[in-house]
Amino acid sequence: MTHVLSAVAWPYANGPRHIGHVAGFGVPSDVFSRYMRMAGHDVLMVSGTDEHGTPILVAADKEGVSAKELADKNNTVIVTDLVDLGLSYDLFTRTTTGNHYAVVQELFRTVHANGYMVEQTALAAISPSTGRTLPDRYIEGTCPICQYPDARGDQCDNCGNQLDPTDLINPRSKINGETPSFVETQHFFLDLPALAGSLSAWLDEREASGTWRPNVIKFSQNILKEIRPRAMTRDIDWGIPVPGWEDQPSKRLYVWFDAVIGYLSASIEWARRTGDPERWRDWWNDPEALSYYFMGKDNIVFHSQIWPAELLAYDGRGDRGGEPGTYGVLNLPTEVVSSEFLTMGDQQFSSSRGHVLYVQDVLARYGPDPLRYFICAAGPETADAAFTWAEFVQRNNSELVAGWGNLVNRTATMIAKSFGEIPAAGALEPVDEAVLEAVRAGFDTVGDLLGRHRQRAAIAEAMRVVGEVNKYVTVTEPYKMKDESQRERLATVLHVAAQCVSDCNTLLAPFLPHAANKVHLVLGGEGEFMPMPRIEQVDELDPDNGAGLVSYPVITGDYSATPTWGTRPVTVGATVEKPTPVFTKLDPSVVEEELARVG
RNA sequence: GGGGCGGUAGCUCAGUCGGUCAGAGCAGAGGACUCAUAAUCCUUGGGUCGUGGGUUCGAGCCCCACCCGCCCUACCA
Repeated sequence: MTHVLSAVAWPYANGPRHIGHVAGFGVPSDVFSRYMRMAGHDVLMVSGTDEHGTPILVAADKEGVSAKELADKNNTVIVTDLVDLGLSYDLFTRTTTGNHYAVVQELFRTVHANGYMVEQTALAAISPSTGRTLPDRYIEGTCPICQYPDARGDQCDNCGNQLDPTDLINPRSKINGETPSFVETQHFFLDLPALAGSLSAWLDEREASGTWRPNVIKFSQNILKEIRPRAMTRDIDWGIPVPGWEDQPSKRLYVWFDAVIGYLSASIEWARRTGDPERWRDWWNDPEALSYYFMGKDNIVFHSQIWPAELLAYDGRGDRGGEPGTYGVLNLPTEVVSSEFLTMGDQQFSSSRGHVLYVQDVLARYGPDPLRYFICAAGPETADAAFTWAEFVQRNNSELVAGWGNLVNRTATMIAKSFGEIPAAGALEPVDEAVLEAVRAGFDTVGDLLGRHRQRAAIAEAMRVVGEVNKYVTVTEPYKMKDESQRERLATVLHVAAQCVSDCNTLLAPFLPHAANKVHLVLGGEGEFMPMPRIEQVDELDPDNGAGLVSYPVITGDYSATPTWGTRPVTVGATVEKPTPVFTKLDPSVVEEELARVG
């Protein structure tokens, strides 16, 4: 047994999640975590909502509410989205807790004490009316190259050139139109060049492991070439106060010295809530522990460079040396598991243009497992992938319904009609032995693929095994055994079929946990087969040190009853009734309906 | 501009170290069967593996150039 940290990207609390988000970090991390638990590992899966930063502040201003109020609202929405998908977090919390503030500040102090946080003056665009930092993308003006009047501060959408906000002619704030002032401002910079050597060594070692996706490791190494110090503070009043700068409330920590630390702070919060506040160390201090970080590709730089740099700086493992703080030497990521992007049709999702599919809407209409299935089977694992309703319906109908669902249904129906319970098997014939062996072999092949984050191949392999069992039922023809003399053979075949369905259900459980629970009941099982997450309203642990939370909803769960990865004998005598279908066939007309809905 | 990824059967995609690698699923065609949500099972796939060169006894798989598409380019998270 190994301690395995599943560190899942923190969704930004600026609105509900669309299916591209959960395809990138949500479903893959859950499938992996569920499998690793089944394989006997001690998994800690953590995440939360990322609630600081300019975009939330701007959106809150626009809605006439405080940033905290907006964050509260969106936190609740996102928590609901994720729990409804069945994502089995041990703790899904948020960045506005007192615990998180304290952990972030501890990291800052130690990184600073170790010499990796240096003060520098930077030229920043400030909104004169609010005093807040105006990020480059919130500044518009005329492009100095092509004269396009609505160029953004970071890039001109017309000619594609990269710009600096100070280059713009007649710059203006995208938020309120005022002219930004470019002022000298003091900030703390993370001295990434002093950590580059250690980062490079770590990446080389990781590359040698051969486990990272090629594009992720190559991209990570490439961006190391142009590494330079990065500001870790901002002129903004919505964020975590900067230790040492308590007298400057308009300076706060940058979101990326905030959100990524959530992996650690959430682990600590989880431990505190279990009553064993030091328990998180099993995942962070033990060099044998493994950690997997799940995200979309736009986050690679933060997880393969900034976060490990922060950890190395905290540990005192950069060029300037240093000593770890109270948390001890912290583990760097074992693997950065980055997905590509899910597109809708041939375009990227865009909430602002209405080209979007929200998780809650898809779940309300089709339930969680058809969406989980699509993401696992056709998601953006190593390349951008397109979501289309036609493919969604086709995969649901021909693979989930006609393939797996039908196998469950035909098996259970025959057992119900002939015996009403799972019959005991007589002597096994070669055909019986063969199918049982084919299914058992699936635990090795599917498990190996899952351990290597090859979920598309893994679920395809599981479905191939399902096909073997459908073939078995067709070839043995139990539905023709109506004579009393064939009674024992019928019992044997149906017993074997039930055993195979049970094992296939286990194989598919990491992908389709909701369906797994239904199939478990169909075969006469009791209770919950795959444990499910729940929302729990918890009290703020450190009311004096956060953003003013009193209580908040978290996702958590007890996954200790997770079934083990492998075959388990079906219970002879368990009652089997004629089942209601596990999956719902979709009429092809939903394709038209959904396309009309999007417009 | 720089960097990365991809272009394989109508559609979606597999192809790890170059030598049964020209494949799978879906769609289509034919057949079998009826337990099952008309589901299942069997048979059926000659596509210049983006284009043009090159290396090699031999290349989707290596090298070069080019065409097309997508992504990243770091103070939006």
